[in-house]
Amino acid sequence: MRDVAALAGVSLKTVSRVVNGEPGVSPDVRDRVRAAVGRLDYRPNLAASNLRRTGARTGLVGALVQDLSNSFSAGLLRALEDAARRRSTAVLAASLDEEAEREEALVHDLVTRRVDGLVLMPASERQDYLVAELRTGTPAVFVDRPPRGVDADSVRVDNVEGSRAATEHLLDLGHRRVAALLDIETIPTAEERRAGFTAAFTARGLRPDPRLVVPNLRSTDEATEVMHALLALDDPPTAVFTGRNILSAGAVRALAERGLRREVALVGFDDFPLADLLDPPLTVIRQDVQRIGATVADLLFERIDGDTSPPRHVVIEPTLVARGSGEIPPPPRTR
Amino acid sequence: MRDVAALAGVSLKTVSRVVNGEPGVSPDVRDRVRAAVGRLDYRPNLAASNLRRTGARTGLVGALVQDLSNSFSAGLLRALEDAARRRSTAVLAASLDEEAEREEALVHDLVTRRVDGLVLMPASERQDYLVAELRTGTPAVFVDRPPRGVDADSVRVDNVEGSRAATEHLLDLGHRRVAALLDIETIPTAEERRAGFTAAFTARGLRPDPRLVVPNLRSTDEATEVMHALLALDDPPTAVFTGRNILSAGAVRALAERGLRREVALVGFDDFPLADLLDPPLTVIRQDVQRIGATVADLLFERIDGDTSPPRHVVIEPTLVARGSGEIPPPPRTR
DNA sequence: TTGAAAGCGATACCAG
DNA sequence: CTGGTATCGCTTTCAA
Repeated sequence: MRDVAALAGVSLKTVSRVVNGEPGVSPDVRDRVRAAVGRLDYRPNLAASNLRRTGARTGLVGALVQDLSNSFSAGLLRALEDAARRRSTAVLAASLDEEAEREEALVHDLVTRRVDGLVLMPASERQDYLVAELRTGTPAVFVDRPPRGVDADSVRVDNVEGSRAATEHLLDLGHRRVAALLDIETIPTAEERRAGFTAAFTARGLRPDPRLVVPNLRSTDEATEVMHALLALDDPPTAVFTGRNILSAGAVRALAERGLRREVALVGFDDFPLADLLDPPLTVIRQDVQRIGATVADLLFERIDGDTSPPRHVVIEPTLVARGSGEIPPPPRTR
Repeated sequence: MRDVAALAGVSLKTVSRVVNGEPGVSPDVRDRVRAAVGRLDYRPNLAASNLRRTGARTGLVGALVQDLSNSFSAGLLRALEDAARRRSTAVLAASLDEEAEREEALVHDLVTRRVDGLVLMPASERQDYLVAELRTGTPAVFVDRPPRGVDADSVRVDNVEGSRAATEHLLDLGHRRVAALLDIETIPTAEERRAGFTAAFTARGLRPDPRLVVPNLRSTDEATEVMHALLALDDPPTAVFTGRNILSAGAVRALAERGLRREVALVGFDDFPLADLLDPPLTVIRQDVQRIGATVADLLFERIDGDTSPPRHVVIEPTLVARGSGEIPPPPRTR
């Protein structure tokens, strides 16, 4: 900047004015400065300018999600990005892979970078450490999972209702031997989905077979394996509820490998691309990622703009999308 | 930081030493400083520290991709992120949606933010504007598409070979009426894929029916619509080559809606999740996203570390993954 | 309309 | 082992 000022024959302050489009600079001088900027490839240093600027913002928000390559995380990020762009804000994104230590380290890093706000799909069970971080004034919005040990805004779907609806859908068709493939138990979302599954049975005075309820599945491959084992039972399930998109894929694969896709009913939590092109098309509980992301962004930017009202917890209702796989009736001879 | 120094009864420089883990501080003093940091919720300002630090890096790289929510872009980003994490570097990600102006604005913004490096899946046809930006010293690596008007590293797959292989695969089965659904013509990748398609015909002394070659498709829905139109012809295609994952989805949908999934052969460029679970499973030309992303990261970080050798252009060979949809033979009566 | 000087939060360099 | 002082690149404040 000093070089630019020298080349244009003006003071630093004048260059600053031109660069920031401030008024009070004669056209003549402005053009000289612009020319110098071009000649020297000068780029203002945003960090340095923010240093002195009062009430400065970095125009940066951090988003810590489960896995950037998963369609749910990716869709969320995309919705956040769209909202951020309207505010000339950039998004720093990272995957946590359900590792709590990584979460804590990344949050600390982002706060140190002075991001204007934080979107968090937490991997940790509790976020007490966040209290100190947020005291620095960085607002945070939780998504998909509720905050624990810290008070902050959150946006998520009603997992209990969603999985209850999925399960009732299967029970209504007459299924009784319904399996459930679920995510890691420490994730609140997984627990809620399990609760909804059980609640559907209870409401009818029934009880799920505990052997058919398998939690702690971390990958598509694990789900495939478990599904195979369940189907090999003497008294195999006639229907399955899968608690997450990657687990649905695993279940479909096992069914396909056994030629049972049209025999065993399947309802999955969370929609994903092409689910409607499977054969039979997959019946799912859909979370409106677009809407969730937009709501997260709304909350976050309101906080960034200074809103200090008590934390809000938005719950979005998921919807059952019946496409075929969930409408397969139980075989006649089964009870 | 001043407050911390005061509370701990030491100088600024000592606080700096403790915060940065520099040697030469007595344990006693260090503990006092740490305590003060905790009491005051002090967080060092990374921007400010980088300002003075010599050869400072922001520990930030920018990634401008086509669409964060598309599996190819998302997978690429994930691979980049993994490499970046090993270098304690964060990733600023944004979608370009094939808008050249957005690309230029974002690049400028990222340079102003002093990112250490740039990954670019360009939306623009030429990137002459980059010459000035890169003169500031920020290295850039192109991915999926080659640089034009600027000299920079690039990583991409051999699109001509990939689509030639896909097309030959279909011709070998005896198909002659092969349709091609392609992306926007201004994208080099799309042009190369079209060239490969044509080359496969030419190599056999054949010529594709121009009416069956449809470029400039922007979405899954457009692909579905076009596919329907092609299938409604008097002399419909017996096989289809789709030039991009979202177009494959559109073609599959149209075939499904007409009950022709097992009648018309389909090979798609670019694999995607669950392609193997479709019925029939989708035959694709797979680009190894993981490897592409890792290669991009390697090149970028070498540049960041000061490598000034001439730009390198890495071409990765895609592979044909035969799963079923591409192995459907033409109907007997067809020629 | 323009500029000089002070200061943002931190590190570099050199003394003590 | 510890501290003072200049300085990073830019904005703010105030004066000309």
